[in-house]
Amino acid sequence: YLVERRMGKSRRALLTQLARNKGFRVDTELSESVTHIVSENNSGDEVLAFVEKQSTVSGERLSAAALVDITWFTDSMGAGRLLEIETRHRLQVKSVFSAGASSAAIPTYACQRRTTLNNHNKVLTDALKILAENAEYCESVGRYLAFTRVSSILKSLPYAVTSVDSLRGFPGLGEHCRKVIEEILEDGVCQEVESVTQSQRYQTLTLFTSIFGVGVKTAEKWYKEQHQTLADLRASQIRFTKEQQVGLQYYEDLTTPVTRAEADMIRKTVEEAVYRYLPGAVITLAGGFRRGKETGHDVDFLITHPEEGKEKGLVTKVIQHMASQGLMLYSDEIGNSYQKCRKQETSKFDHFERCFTIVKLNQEPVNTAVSGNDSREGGQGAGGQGAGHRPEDKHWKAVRVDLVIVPISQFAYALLGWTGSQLFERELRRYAKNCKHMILTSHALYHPQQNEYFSAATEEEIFAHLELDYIAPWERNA
DNA sequence: TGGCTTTACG
DNA sequence: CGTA
DNA sequence: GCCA
Repeated sequence: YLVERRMGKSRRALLTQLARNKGFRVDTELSESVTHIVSENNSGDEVLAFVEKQSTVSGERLSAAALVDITWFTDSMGAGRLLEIETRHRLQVKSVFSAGASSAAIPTYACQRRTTLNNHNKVLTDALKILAENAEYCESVGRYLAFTRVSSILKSLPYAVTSVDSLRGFPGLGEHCRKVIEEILEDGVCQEVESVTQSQRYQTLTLFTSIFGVGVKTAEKWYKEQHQTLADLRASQIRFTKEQQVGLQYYEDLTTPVTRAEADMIRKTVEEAVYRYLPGAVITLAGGFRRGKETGHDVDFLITHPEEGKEKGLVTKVIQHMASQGLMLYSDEIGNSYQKCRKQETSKFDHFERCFTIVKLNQEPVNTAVSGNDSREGGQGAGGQGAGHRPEDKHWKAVRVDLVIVPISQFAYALLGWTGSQLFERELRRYAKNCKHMILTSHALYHPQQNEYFSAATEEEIFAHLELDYIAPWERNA
C-alpha cells in the first residue's frame, strides 16, 4: 500500500503501475492483507496517525504491516523482488515509545518546515552563514546551498542544540557541518570560520558585494586589481555602471537597515501615487516585512486590481508622479512579456511590470532648533552628499523600493514568490520539481507531463496543489 | 556523478 | 553581469 | 557539501 500524502496522486499512480508491471501486488485500500505500508516524506508518527484514521473500525488489524520508507520500495523495484526490511528502510515511530523526546524526523525541504524568527541557534547559524558566503565567493553554488540548508534547519528548531549527537538523522548534515557545530559547541568558535572572517579576501568581497550593482564577479575583479576599500574604488579609474554609481553614492543609507516604520511611510507615498491613477488598486507589502521582520534591506510592494487588465501601464505613471515630487533618486523600469506558454492565449500571461527604485524618504529633523529656517531642499540631488553638507542637515534617507504590478490572476503566485525567504523559494521550487514534477514560478504552477496550469486565488491553494501543509508567511524565514 | 529555483530584462 |  |  502506497500512502498518497506528500507523494501525490499522480506519483502514486505512476509507482503503482510500475510495481504491477513488475508483478508486484499493490493494494489501493488499507486492509489486513497489506504487508508493507510505503510512504514518502512522512515521519513514522505521521503515517501511523494516518493509518489509525483510515481504519476507524480497528487499527489493530494492520499491526502486522511494516511502515517503510519509499527507499525500500525503489530498492525492491530495482532488485525485482521484495527485499528484507533494513533499519534504514523502517519508519521510526517515536511518539509511542519515547514520549518525552518526541522530535519527529525533520523534513528535507525547507518548505515542509515552519521557520519563525526566533532562532534558538544563532551562534551556529551565524557561523554556517559565513561558510556559505565564503563558498559563494568561490562561486560554488552547491557548497553555498549545503551550508545554507543546514543553517536553515537549525533556525527551525524550537530549542538550542547542545550536543552533536542530537543532530543524527538531520537531512543535509554531513561530516563537515557536524565538525563545525561540534567545535562551536565545545569552545565557542570554529577555527575554519575564524580564518575565513579574518581573511582579507572575505572582508573585501563582503564589502564590495554590499554595493548595489556589484556581484561576486565584479567584486572579485576589483579585489584582484588590488582594491580593498570604498575609498580605493572612489579614487580609482574604474568605469562604474549606473547602478554602481548610485550604489556608491548612497552606500551609507542603502546599507542602513530599513525599519518597519519607514516601510509604512513609504507605503503611504506609494498609495498616494497609485490611487491617483487607479483608485481600486490593492497594495500589498511583501518581502521580509510580510514575514514579520522588523528591518530589511529593501521594501517590496505588489500592486494589483480586482479587474484584470486595469493595472496595465501603472508602473510608469506611479514612477513619474513620485519623480515629480522629487522622491525618485533612481529607477530602473522593467518591461513585461511573459510568454512562457507559447501558442497559448498570451493575453492572460503577457504582463508583469516591475520597477527597482531608490526612493528619497523624508525624515523628521532630529534638530529641535527654532523654526522658520526650515529650508526644504527640493532640488535634484545634483550635489548629493559629500559636497560640504553636514550629516545633521540631511533630513532624508535613500531606500531601495521594488514595485511589482501584477494581474490579479497571477497574484497568489507573485505574493508567494515575493514573500521569500530566498531559501524558502528555492526549496519550494526544488520540491515542486523533484517531488511533484511541476514547475513553480512567481507567475504560475505548471505540470509539463499533463500540460496543465493550476490556477490559484490564494497562497493556501498553491500549497494545496503541491500537497504541502500551509506555511504562513511568518513561518517562511528559512 | 549530476543536481542544486527561477528566468526575463536592462 | 546584475537585478527581483 | 551533501544526496539520490
